[in-house]
Amino acid sequence: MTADEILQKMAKEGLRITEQRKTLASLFSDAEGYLTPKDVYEFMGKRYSGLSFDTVYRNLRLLHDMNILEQFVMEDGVKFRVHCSEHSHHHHLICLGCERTLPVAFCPMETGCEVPDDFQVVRHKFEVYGYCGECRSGAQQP
Amino acid sequence: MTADEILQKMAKEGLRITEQRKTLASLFSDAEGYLTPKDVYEFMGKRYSGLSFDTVYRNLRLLHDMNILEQFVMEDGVKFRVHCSEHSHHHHLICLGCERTLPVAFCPMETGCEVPDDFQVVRHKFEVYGYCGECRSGAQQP
DNA sequence: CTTGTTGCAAAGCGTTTGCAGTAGA
DNA sequence: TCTACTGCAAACGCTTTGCAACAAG
Repeated sequence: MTADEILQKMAKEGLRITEQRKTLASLFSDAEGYLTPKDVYEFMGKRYSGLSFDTVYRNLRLLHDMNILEQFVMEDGVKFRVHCSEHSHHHHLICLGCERTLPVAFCPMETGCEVPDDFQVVRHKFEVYGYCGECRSGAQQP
Repeated sequence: MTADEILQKMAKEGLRITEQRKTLASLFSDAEGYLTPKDVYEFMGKRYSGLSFDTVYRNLRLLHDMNILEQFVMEDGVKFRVHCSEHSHHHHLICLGCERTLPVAFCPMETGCEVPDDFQVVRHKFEVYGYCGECRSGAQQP
């Protein structure tokens, strides 16, 4: 999802395209991993000296409500990223070094996971954590 | 894990067995699902009028550090439960109604999930959410 | 011009800390 | 007795709110 696509979607909803939102849109469309509100605040703060945290939160919530951003609750806090563009159901490999994600088509629910008859499955979560090739060759691995 | 086992483990570490900790131990050993700090505070508050939240947090952290309690970061907050007694690697079905968990032996990592050669897997998470038989027959389902 | 957006300040919530009194071993 | 534990109060970090000034359409 490009920055322009995000902005168009916002404009279509009657939202105003401010300078800040332009920066926010391109930040997320360029981001390869997850961003915390703090990440966003620090990045945006470089350009907007008077930036306040509440505006960051307001815009993050807005984009999340508009289904543009996905929100994850991780152990070290809340993180955001643009919704996966892939249409088919899939899961992710998540790099512990750079937090980039790689899609995996494999889904455990389609491959033999047996649940008791009386358990009604609503949703499931399958995530693999580790280090991507780039982080393994570099020195980022803890 | 029984309340006594928890208390013995604490005593062995040189910790003191207070009335509050006795209650806490039996609360967790009897609990079928996850408990939030607030749950614990409210339950314990019934017996100890002057109870304070910080003591609840201190004891939860203590039991977590001692590897007696497991801590989960869920979307609606942090929750605790006693560590699974099962020895073998397994995953869980989690009931959205009563939050009880059912173990499943199936593990996606042992059943054909293919990851790129250069991705080094460290850990994984597989959880199935839904409604257990009891909650389906009752009226607890939203 | 009209209404959405922003920054500020303040409050909210969940969690942690320092301290002095209390109670377990 | 001695030291760990507790409650109190206060502080903390993250997030949300009300309000008045501002800027996009």
